[in-house]
Amino acid sequence: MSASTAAVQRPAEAPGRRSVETRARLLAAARTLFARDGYHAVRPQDVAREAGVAQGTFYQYFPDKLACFLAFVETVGAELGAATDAALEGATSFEERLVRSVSATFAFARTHPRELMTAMADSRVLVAEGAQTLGHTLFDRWAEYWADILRIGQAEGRVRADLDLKLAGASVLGVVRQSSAYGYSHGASEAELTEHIRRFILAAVAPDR
Amino acid sequence: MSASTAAVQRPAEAPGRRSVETRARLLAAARTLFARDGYHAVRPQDVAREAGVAQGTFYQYFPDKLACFLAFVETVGAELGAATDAALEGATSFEERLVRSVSATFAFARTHPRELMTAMADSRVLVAEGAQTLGHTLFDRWAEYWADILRIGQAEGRVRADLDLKLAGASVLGVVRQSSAYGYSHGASEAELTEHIRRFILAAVAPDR
Amino acid sequence: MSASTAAVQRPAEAPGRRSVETRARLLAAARTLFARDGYHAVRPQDVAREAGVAQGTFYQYFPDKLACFLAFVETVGAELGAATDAALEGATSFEERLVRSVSATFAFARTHPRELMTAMADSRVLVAEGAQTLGHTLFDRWAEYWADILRIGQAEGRVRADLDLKLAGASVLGVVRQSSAYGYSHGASEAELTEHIRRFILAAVAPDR
Amino acid sequence: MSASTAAVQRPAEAPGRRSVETRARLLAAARTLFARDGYHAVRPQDVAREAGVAQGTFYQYFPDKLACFLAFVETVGAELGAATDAALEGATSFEERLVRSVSATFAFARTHPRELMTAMADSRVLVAEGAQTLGHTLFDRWAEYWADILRIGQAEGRVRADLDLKLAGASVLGVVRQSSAYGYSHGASEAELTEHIRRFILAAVAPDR
DNA sequence: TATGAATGAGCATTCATTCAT
DNA sequence: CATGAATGAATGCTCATTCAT
Repeated sequence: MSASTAAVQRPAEAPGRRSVETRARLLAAARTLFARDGYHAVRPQDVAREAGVAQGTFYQYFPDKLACFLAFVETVGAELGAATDAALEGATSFEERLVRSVSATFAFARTHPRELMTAMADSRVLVAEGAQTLGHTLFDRWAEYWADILRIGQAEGRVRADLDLKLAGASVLGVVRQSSAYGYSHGASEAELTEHIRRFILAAVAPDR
Repeated sequence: MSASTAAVQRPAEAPGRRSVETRARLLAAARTLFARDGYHAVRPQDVAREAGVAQGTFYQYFPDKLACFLAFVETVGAELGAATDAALEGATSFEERLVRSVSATFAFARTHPRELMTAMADSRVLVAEGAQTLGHTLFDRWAEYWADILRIGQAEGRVRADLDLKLAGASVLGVVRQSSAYGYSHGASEAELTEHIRRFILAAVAPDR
Repeated sequence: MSASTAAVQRPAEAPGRRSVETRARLLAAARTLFARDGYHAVRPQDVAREAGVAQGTFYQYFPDKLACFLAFVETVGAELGAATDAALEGATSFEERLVRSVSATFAFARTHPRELMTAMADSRVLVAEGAQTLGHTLFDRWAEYWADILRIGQAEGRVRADLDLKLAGASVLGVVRQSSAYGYSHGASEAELTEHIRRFILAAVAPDR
Repeated sequence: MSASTAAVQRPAEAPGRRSVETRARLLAAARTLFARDGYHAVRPQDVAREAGVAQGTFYQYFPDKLACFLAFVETVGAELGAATDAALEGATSFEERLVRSVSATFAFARTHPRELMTAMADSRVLVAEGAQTLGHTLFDRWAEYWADILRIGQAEGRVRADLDLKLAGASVLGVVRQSSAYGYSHGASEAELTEHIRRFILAAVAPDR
């Protein structure tokens, strides 16, 4: 009898109105804490408290701590992707796309300090803990992004035709990542870094002569 | 001990010179285990057992687990350095030095699978745990190494004069690191990788025209 | 954890109001065990088992072993205070108050063998371990108690006017404590002890002539 | 063959000349450390280092840590006894002996800060650990000392004839101990304390009228 | 769906003591 | 007699996870 009552047509109420918000709060909390303290220094309990919910609630939204961390990585990856994609709008040359992508990355790193680093560094560690799933995906996706940019450049004749786009995409990512890490910790300015990367990459992929 | 008592000054025990051998056994064990399982999955106890000594003995040679890990990182760094330095002997051109260094790195990675990755990836994580000291030193040292090679190339006129050597050293490291990571996990051969890197770097740093 | 991470601020967890009962069980267990075996011979684990809860539960109610011991000391102190205060009700003279207080102390010691001794003796030891807070408070409070009794006696003209009440309070405590310790271990009866103390103190503090 | 050589008559050499000195060094080290840090915070190893000998040597002079601590207590007790006995030389009245004994005790406490406290407080704790042997001996001996002084006072007619000397000895000890502890931690001067104790005890044991 | 008390295997570390040299 | 490396049982404490309400 109550079954029929339960079925009374409510406007379908999207999966737990409250739920959605709670999950968002948990994820935001996870982001704050993982970025600040790193994977191992954060307990599900801490995330719950930061989100203003009880310990048990955490497990209603994530099967375990690792899943929560992976969701954090996913979020960061998606945001970075959106930021760099947005940066490309209206760019008309390979060089412009290159410079804008690098700038967008720097902007993201400036706005979300440590998030990128944590998401990238710690996901490596977790491979050992059974997280093959998402493991290097962040890098792969990012390398792919650069490969795409190079592909367009190739079509425009700014990138040599025989370049292995996937490997080159990874190489560009490597340059951006490592030189900015180096630059930051040794006090180089964003402008210097961007200029360095621009010339370095442009030359590396340019068609002969 | 309760944190409060931690401050009681205990004059550092002289590091037991006698059994250089035990220390070596411990370090070798640590190397095996850290490389295979990662920092957090290895317990001091495991290192001791692997080395064939008692648990307490571990603490006669390392003040704590972190110190042991850092010693492992140091060892790997030193060996890699020795291997790449050795590779340069008798090389006569910038290109040769470049190719040989990359090959030596690949050879090292082949012989010591996972050691390099673990030493580099986990040392990042540990910064959060109070290991500022040695933290990124491995990268810095390695970037320095590439900067040196570029410096010689500059003298030979194979590297453009206005290149920022330190940033470029980091960039080369980034290319080597990231494209080999990508290459390995996507099944590229060492020869392909080496060739890709050779052309990529050579072009990136070449003097204009 | 490595001492270095200890500083990471973890907002104090609200002390789990709900199970006042569990805390009581833990405290009762602690009392039994500390009194019987002394601070160092009791492990948090033992307290938990005696209370019928898991090891981890102990740490939901006390931040560490020392805090639990201090709570035990506090409890014993409060109970002794209540017992001696109660003994004074209806007493009409200094002498009566003196005798009743001594008797109440003996009664407490008889009913709670070793608790008083442990609380007093071990709290000394713990000062070295960072427990300055509650350290000698038990003695101070008790000396204060005696000072109060002497003060009333002074008002009644049974205690000489120029007596330093605080020092004298401590002295009375010393007499009670030491002579009862001596008496017990050498087989004196409570009656003998009480009588000895009565005369000794009465004479010590009496106005001249 | 070498046996006969070994037997060559050396002048009997009193039990290890070196020994005696090493034992003294260990004991002095133990004294310093136990007094400063307390029984549980001192490791045999620490004593050995402080004494300038190897860890193993410690066990050539003491069967275990407890024995070493007990030897420390014994030493302190003996020295205090010697100091107070010496203070009595040439004293001609009960009052003089009382005052001099108290002063000597204070002097000792001043010269050897914390030794007395540690020896007394920690020996209590150790009873639980199987040290019934020496346990309260320090107190008993000291109470005895005061009983002796009272006995002479009795012969001189300055102490009432029906006083139980042993209990009274303990009582005096209690007064001295507790009021000086109180006095010290509340900033009373030695002179004040001595004067307080003098009057308090004199009155307590005086013959009626 | 939310709660938060309860759990207990697990961890890094210590330290009194032994023993081969 | 002296050494100091080696020992390993024991300790205080943590934290990811569960579950009755």
